[in-house]
Amino acid sequence: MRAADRAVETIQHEMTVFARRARASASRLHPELSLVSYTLLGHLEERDGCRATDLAAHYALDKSTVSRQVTALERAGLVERRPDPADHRVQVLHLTDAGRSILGQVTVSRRAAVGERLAEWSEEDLERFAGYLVRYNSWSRSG
Amino acid sequence: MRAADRAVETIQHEMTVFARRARASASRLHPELSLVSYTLLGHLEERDGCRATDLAAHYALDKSTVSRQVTALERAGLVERRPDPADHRVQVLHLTDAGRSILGQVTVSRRAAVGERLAEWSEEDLERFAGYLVRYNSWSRSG
DNA sequence: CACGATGAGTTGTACTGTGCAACCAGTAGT
DNA sequence: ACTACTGGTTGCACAGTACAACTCATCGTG
Repeated sequence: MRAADRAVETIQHEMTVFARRARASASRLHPELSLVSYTLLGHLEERDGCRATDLAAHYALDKSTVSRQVTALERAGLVERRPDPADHRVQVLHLTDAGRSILGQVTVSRRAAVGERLAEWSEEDLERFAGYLVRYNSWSRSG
Repeated sequence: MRAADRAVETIQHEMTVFARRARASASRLHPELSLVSYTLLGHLEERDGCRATDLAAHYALDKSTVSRQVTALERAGLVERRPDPADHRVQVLHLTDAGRSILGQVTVSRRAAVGERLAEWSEEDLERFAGYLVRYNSWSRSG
């Protein structure tokens, strides 16, 4: 398992480089929406509403952190909390129209930036890369 | 460019998920060495010494941030600054033995964690994934 | 050679994101 | 009803970060 070991090393190193750069590029690209806010909004859109606890679990964040982020997003008018009739402890988080709108803009500009970076890639490579990333990240969900 | 577009979307999303989890797992895995410290030490080992400015550029960090990180690492005895005889503004950063040692330990534990996550992957997939990551991250260096 | 421009690094300051612990409120099991 | 659990908030402390202003060394040009 020599070559595989080297590959594992490279993967963790490159993932880390990426992580280091992600925030910087986010604040360059969309100073109005921090990386973490963008991520949370994106999750809300994708799932069409979810609980703060789910966000915390999915992104390995403390519930207090999510609570504060959500508070900020709500103050900014980007999300709204709806009480869950089935469980009065729970607030289901939903994007507002404003939230959906700003998320859309940011997504477009991000897609442009990422797309530029990936412009020379073949469709096959793109899909394979995407597949690998999903597979890597889904590990903690499956086991 | 429909499928490719979706792939780009997935790539940026999954990269972001990863970035969000990286710090959390780092502090779980090696509380004695923060993710950023680990990354910087790794870079020093790889390059066998470099300037603070290079670190800042490579990781998209402000030079003041790097300066403070390096100060902390030096206080901890993990790196040393060597004056550059050719340019007296420059300090070349080098790992100390202690730095190399702790980096080695952390690398082992990280490799174990990442390796566990990648255990089921074929060698071919690992290498292809690693290659994609390198290709993705090297974009800013080439263009 | 002197002077202005540039580059490496440090320090002051302020802010964001984060986790932990303590807490409150609602739910579920016995 | 009592207890255990779960979703969420708040108090607190701290790490990482950026920006701006600074010092000191280097390099080019008149």
